[in-house]
Amino acid sequence: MPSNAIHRLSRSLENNVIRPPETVDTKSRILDAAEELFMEHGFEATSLRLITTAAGVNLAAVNYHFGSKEELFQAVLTRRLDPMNQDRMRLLSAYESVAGSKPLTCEQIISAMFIPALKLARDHQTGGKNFLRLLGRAYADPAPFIREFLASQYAEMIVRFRAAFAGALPHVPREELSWRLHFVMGALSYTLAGTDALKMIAHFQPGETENDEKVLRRLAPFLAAGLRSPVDTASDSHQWFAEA
Amino acid sequence: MPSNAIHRLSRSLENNVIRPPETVDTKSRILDAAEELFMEHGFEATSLRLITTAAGVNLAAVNYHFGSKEELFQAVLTRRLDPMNQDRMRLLSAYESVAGSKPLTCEQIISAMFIPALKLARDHQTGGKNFLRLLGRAYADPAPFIREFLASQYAEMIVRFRAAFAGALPHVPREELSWRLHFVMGALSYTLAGTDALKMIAHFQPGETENDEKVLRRLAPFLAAGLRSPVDTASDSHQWFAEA
DNA sequence: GCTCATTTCAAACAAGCGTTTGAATTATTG
DNA sequence: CAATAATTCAAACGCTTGTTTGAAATGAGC
Repeated sequence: MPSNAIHRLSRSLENNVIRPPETVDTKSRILDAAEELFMEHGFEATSLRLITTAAGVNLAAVNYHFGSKEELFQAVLTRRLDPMNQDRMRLLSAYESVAGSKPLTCEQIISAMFIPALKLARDHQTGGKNFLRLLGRAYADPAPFIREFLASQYAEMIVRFRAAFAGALPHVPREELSWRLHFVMGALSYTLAGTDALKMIAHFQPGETENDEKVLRRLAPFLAAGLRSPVDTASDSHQWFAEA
Repeated sequence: MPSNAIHRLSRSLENNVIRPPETVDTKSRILDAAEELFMEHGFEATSLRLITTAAGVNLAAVNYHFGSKEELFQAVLTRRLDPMNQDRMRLLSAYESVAGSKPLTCEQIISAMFIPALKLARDHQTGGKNFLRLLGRAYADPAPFIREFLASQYAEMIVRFRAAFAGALPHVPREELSWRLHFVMGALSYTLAGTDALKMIAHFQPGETENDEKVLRRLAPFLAAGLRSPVDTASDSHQWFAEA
């Protein structure tokens, strides 16, 4: 058996070449099946036997190629999340270099967050939609290894975008901005994970299925308005929750 | 053994009396332990043995009193969710009767959603905080029985609040309003489930722990601003996602 | 105090889980 | 072609899961 590190490196190079759909290797077939099944049933409720059967590979292949179920889950996330977040930061840098020394607008920063996600959602071949739903669900998963993994994956991106928003919203105090960013992430992840949950609220006819691009075009102005809302200077103001 | 229906009815009456903490009955101790453990580990990853050990009761007690693990989970949710949603609708009706024929303001409607949640968050004795986090996580759980249960629990409330928002926001088309309500639910559930996820974004010092009331007082104006944001009339406007 | 319903309990159940093993197979290299 | 590495495979491992069982304990009503 090969050392894990060397094996992964060689594999990651191989996976960058385009293959006819019949000859995809075992590792990719496991990742594809796992992505869909994790999205559908969640991490705990998805068994390795279910995944390997759907992928048409042997049960032991998961532990051979990935080491464990947890590492498989992380591999499923990393495969798309890492490129997407790097796209986001590249896009933000592009906006910043155009703007020069002036701060970016809220719309530009939100665009830098959303356009890479849109690119994934549009990419039907790579099952990007499945992944976005899976990602949205991972945000809310209580498993520590998932939370720690996501935190490490997002750490760099969060720092960059926090600084950009701080420049775009000078009237918003640091702490208030942290919370508003939190709300932005919430609405975004919930929307990406959505699908079923929509039925709770919407009256959508089956025909008028919106694509993800239209959804995000609704979400972005909504969030921009919230981000720009005036800060309540009176810390103990009562206009909201006075009477019950 | 008693019929399930009769047993539940009699129990629900008994549980309305106040008891000294030492003599709480088996059923309540299971519910309390399950609420905390489901919140901490999620539904699938929480075993009945973990729950019954924490509650100090026999393993078989869960199946005796609740029928199954799934029914226990639903009972945990119903115990607090049903009263909270009824509070919300009562509060909305109170606002409406005061306003007469005039439509409510966004702030009033959001208050009607948040004040009952705040009441739970404030109620330290009943472990309301645990419950709100559990609820936030349940929103994102892929298990069909959870989604269907939540949809049925919320159905009535959603209809009432949708109508109220439609009156308060006459300039927002029906479909756009559905989406904005969806975003509101997203930010809310993500925030309620939060805790760990905050670390991704915030720079909070350990000392400055905010209580849920302050958090919701930040969330409400944020959402109100988003709900009131102008509707993009040009359906194919490009100012957002033109360049990449 | 006896009776009968209700509740608790220890023990066992079958089924499914993630993981490991060692041999068989396939691919690669000299 | 031979030899060696990489991969696949069927089978089994030990363990945990939710649920069931039947007897023991407890409580309420006559």
